Parts: sequence; C-alpha cells; structure tokens
Amino acid sequence: MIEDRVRAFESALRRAGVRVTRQRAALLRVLATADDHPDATALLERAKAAGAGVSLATVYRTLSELESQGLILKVSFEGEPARYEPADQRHHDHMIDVDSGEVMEFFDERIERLQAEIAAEMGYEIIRHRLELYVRKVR
Amino acid sequence: MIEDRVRAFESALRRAGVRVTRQRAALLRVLATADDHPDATALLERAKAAGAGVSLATVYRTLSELESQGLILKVSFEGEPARYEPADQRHHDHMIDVDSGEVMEFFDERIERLQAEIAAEMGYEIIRHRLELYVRKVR
DNA sequence: TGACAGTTGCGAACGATTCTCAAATATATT
DNA sequence: AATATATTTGAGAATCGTTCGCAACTGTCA
Repeated sequence: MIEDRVRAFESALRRAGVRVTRQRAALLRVLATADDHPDATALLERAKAAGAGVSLATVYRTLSELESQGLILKVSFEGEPARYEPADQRHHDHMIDVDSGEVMEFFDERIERLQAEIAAEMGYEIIRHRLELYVRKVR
Repeated sequence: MIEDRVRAFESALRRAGVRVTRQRAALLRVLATADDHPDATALLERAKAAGAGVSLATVYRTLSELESQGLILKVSFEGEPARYEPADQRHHDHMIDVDSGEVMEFFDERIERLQAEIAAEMGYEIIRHRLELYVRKVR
C-alpha cells in the first residue's frame, strides 16, 4: 500500500523529468505514510525523525511540485498553515471539530450534484470546490 | 438603507461599550456602502478617498471588533487576503470565477439541509461552514 | 470641563511562504 | 566507473498579510 504510493509518486516525478533526490524520497515516504493532514512543519519534523536531512524550503518546494503534478492536495483551513494529503483517494470534504481541532472526512454525492447544478444554472462549470463544516459534538 | 446600516453598526458598538471614533465611523460608512467583497487594503483606500485619516492597523482592529460583534463576516478565499462583508444579509455561499476573479453569491436550502444532516449523523452540530465553488464560464 | 479608560498611528514583530545564490548532486553520457 | 551538466539543495534574506507595543490622543460620562 504505502510502497505502492511511494512508487507511484516516484515514477510520476521521473516521468515529469523531476529528479528523485534523497530529500524528496524521504518526503514522499512521509506523505505516503500520513493518514492525517500534516502541514509543512509537521512534514519536516517527520522527515527529520525518519533520519533525513531536509530543510523547510525544500519541503515547500517539494510540496508545490507534487501539487502541480496532481499527486497531493493542499487543503487550507481558517487561519492555519496549509495542510496536505495524498491525492490518490476518493474525493471528500472536511469537517473540523472546533473544540478538538480534529479533522474528519466525509463525502456526499447529493451535495456534489447540487453544487454542479447550481453552477450550471448560472452558466458555469466547477473547476474545484471547497466545503468545510466547522462543528461541535452534540452533548 | 445605507444610513440604516451605519446606524445599526454604530448603536451595536455603543451597546457593546465600544467607542465610535472618527476613524471607526468612516470605516462603518465604507463597509455599509460596499456591495462587493473588499479586503483591508481596499477599505483603507476607500476610507482615505472619503477624506478620513485612518491607518491600516486601525482598519484591522476595527474589522476584528466588528467581526466579533457579529456585524460583519470575514471571508477568506484561496491565498488572497481576507475580505469582509456586512452580516445583515441572508446567509449565502460564494462562487469565484477563476478567470476573472469575480465573486458571486448563491444560496441553496437543500445544500444547507444536507450539511446539517451529515453533521448530525456523525453526532455533530454545525457552528459555521464554508462553501466555495471555483468555477469557469461554460463556453 | 476634567478625568480616564479606550483608541490611534507608527513602526517593529510575526508566521507562513517564497526567493536568491553559491555549493552539492542526480542523471545521462562516455 | 568517471564526467559533464542541468537540477536541486540549504541558509538566510525577503515578502505578504496581519498583529503588537507603546506613547500620544480623544470619546464619553460624571
């Protein structure tokens, strides 16, 4: 699973003529392993913890490279630094517990359809969208 | 209309024990007049154009004051500086034309309901939400 | 009108992100 | 395997939006 992801990341980079350096490989592995929504600093720490010498500048550069290759998605919530997640998953939106900060994922076909309908009615097509629910646990 | 808004803003501030200074009055008028989605810099320029001496720091301070009084809403799109809009309107979401940058508003009761349902199913209630459609005109 | 807490403007500080540039290094080529 | 060359790296400076600190002002209420 994780190995598949890492391989997919690497070959996509090679295909795009982007060199797979030591630091990029480390970041790819960290990203492939992440099952949460880490930001650049968290990724830097994880890479370092995994024994790789990487700088923050490189983390950012790699992230935008991967994003423009369509391999990861940047998701930025209210005020926080941007977070990243692998793009090889089913599309979903996010729900943020305002008390704990926990980020959950959800997907609803009906909402997706309604959005497309609304845009179409106004003569537009959706390029991308962002839906975030800031929620609190019901007591 | 605009006068009503200005008065509503002012009395809300007074009620909250916040002083209505010259610069705040100017900003209130600018905000009440705006029918678009200006950011802090735009508001500063408009206030200055209206002949009021205001500083950027005061613009920001006033904006967060007004926001915490619930009089205006801060809406921040991808990467851009935060924008603000009067809160005395029917709730709506935003649609951004990725080519022109134009911001449009829309509202759909069905989407609102679905969001609440989804949150409820997971044991949460929605505190606020953010829905943005980044769109392109259909040729 | 005075007194005083609330506000202002300036510039410094901040946090996230990007850039600059010389030194290091993947990769294609021998 | 050694070389040539175009990429990539790290460190720190730079940028952008936004907030802060503080001394000088100014609404407001008595």
